[in-house]
Amino acid sequence: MTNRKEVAELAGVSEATVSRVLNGIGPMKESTRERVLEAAKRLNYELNAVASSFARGRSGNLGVVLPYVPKVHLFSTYYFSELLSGIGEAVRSKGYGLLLLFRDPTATYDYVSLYRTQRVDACIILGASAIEAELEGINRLAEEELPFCVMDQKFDNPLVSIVAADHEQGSYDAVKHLLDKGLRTIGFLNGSPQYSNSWDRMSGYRRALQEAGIQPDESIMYEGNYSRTSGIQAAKDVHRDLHKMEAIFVSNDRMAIGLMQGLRELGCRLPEELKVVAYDDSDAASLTEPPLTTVKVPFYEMGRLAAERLLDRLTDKGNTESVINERLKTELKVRKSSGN
Amino acid sequence: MTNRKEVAELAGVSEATVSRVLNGIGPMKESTRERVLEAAKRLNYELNAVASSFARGRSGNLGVVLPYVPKVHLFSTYYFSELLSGIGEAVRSKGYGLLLLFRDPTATYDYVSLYRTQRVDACIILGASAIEAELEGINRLAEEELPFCVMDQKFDNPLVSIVAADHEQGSYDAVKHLLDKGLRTIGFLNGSPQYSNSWDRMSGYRRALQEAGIQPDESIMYEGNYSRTSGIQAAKDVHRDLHKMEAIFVSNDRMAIGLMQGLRELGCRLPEELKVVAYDDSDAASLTEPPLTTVKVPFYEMGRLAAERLLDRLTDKGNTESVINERLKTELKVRKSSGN
DNA sequence: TTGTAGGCGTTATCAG
DNA sequence: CTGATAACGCCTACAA
Repeated sequence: MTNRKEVAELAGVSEATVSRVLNGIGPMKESTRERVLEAAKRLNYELNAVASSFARGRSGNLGVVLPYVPKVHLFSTYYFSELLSGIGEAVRSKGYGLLLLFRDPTATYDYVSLYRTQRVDACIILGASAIEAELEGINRLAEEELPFCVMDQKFDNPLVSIVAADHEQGSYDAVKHLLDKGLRTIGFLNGSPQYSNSWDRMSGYRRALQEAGIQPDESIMYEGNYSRTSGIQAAKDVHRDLHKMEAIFVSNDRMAIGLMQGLRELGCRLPEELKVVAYDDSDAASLTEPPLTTVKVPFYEMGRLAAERLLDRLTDKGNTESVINERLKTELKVRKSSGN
Repeated sequence: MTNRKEVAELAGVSEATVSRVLNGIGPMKESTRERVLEAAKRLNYELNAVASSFARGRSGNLGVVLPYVPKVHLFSTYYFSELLSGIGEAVRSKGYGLLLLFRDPTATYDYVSLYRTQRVDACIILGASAIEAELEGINRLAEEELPFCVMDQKFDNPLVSIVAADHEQGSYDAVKHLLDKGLRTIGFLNGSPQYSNSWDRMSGYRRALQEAGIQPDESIMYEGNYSRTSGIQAAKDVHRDLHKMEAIFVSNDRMAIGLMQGLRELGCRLPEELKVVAYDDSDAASLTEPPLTTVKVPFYEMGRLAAERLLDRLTDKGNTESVINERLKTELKVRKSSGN
């Protein structure tokens, strides 16, 4: 592999000059610039990224931590591909690399080590939950003031950077939509409590009901784990309680899809017998029968925002506010499942 | 950041010994090993990956090239998340990093440069097509004998490593399934011709028909671009030709979903008026009404296989066969859309 | 089994 | 504007 020295020789300049030209640093005579570029092209030379990283003391990579693979199915793949696309866009436009890090299920992930080993300069944590090990890992990151950002999950620690969607409001909107149609008894199938945004959804649900002067009825609140299977399982209970509710709010599309599937198998006609509002607006939302009324979440934007902020911080451009705390708006997409 | 020197001092050994212990290389006295490990832990020391890479002359990363983002939607996100999960598994188990590379739509991607800049030691190319620029880029890789692998797309060049699924056979099976039900007039909605596997599907379709003594009827062959929208668009033509066919084979689930949606809007009852067999077995396949009979493709396995082979080759373990050429089996999943 | 020392290709600082 | 030159942290013969 040809290196800087050879280019320098061919161009008849010093190695330092080659570096300057290729990095576009400092003033230089146009003629030497051209000579160097010419030589580089002739020799098929390009900067060695590893050597640069080493010299600079930075990897030039943004890490994206993904939950343990099998669990990916708990989230929609839609969620990840949108987030990743957004992150990818930011990363590319800023000339960084995107390192994918799959959480090791066995070892409690030591986030700090990613930085110590210098594999990443910053990282975004997807699918974080509120379990102890996770909390610890993330608090450590905050303590050491490392550049990182958690996606869509709240933490008490004010030093933890977060980009999230406003699920409290999103859920409020969803339930309000049903209330506005004159429906009064509205059930709720929520996802796993280890995610803070499940709690947010619950708050939004309650707020909407209370504002309408309706006392929330615990007997029509159910819990799944965001998987389709858990939606199918919930169908039995929901079917049993069908006389108690006219509609149900479900915390994500996948569960809603499972629920509808299960209900239909139990002979329930949708949306006639039960109106459904779901959450995410994934690709599948418009495929179901009836198509899902659902809350659209700007995953792509969230990914891009988190990455941009993080990378800007590295470049010291936006060094002003070091902790990121963004809450993006959701949007209700009305389709047939809510009875339109 | 603490470095090797400090650990060496604390442990009372040379720096070389520290390296040996941490890399588990060469024979060493158990006592010194322990002393070093102890010191490393005390100082919170971990190997600097960038420095290691630099010294070794390898990045330690496997690159995965993705098509330009907006186009991702042409493939199912299912496809990518499965492939990535498989690749991720292999990469993790072999201690490599996974660098995600989004194709730049503007620049013709210069794959070789990824290696020259030493960003990756090997790479897997997803969503490659048969356009000129792509061909050139890939042939260059082959010429330079760089370790890479193209996913699911054929190339004439025998030096190009490929992991694919046997779509000829998969398509044959799909059509055979319909023939076995006594159906004789079977249409075909294929995807974009710039992907070799579209041609494979066509071959399988024709072979099945010919084996059954049926003359393929060009007037019921349609072309979309693997997107749902293109399926919806095809619905008009298919509906017009409905009297000519009892069934249709569609090259992927997304188009099939669009097609069914479009047909239904035109008043067509499924599967009564038209049997459908699709391709991919994505998550959505079982969500549609009726659920899709479809050909399952082992994307996860394909990803894992490609990555493993590539990384083994780097480690010189399987240096025997340098060109990878694997063709994995597909499997027909029978559901209601084909009229069962 | 362990220590010594050269080298990897840049970056960045200082002179000139 | 350009050239020397010391880091950077680790790997790996080679020696002992």
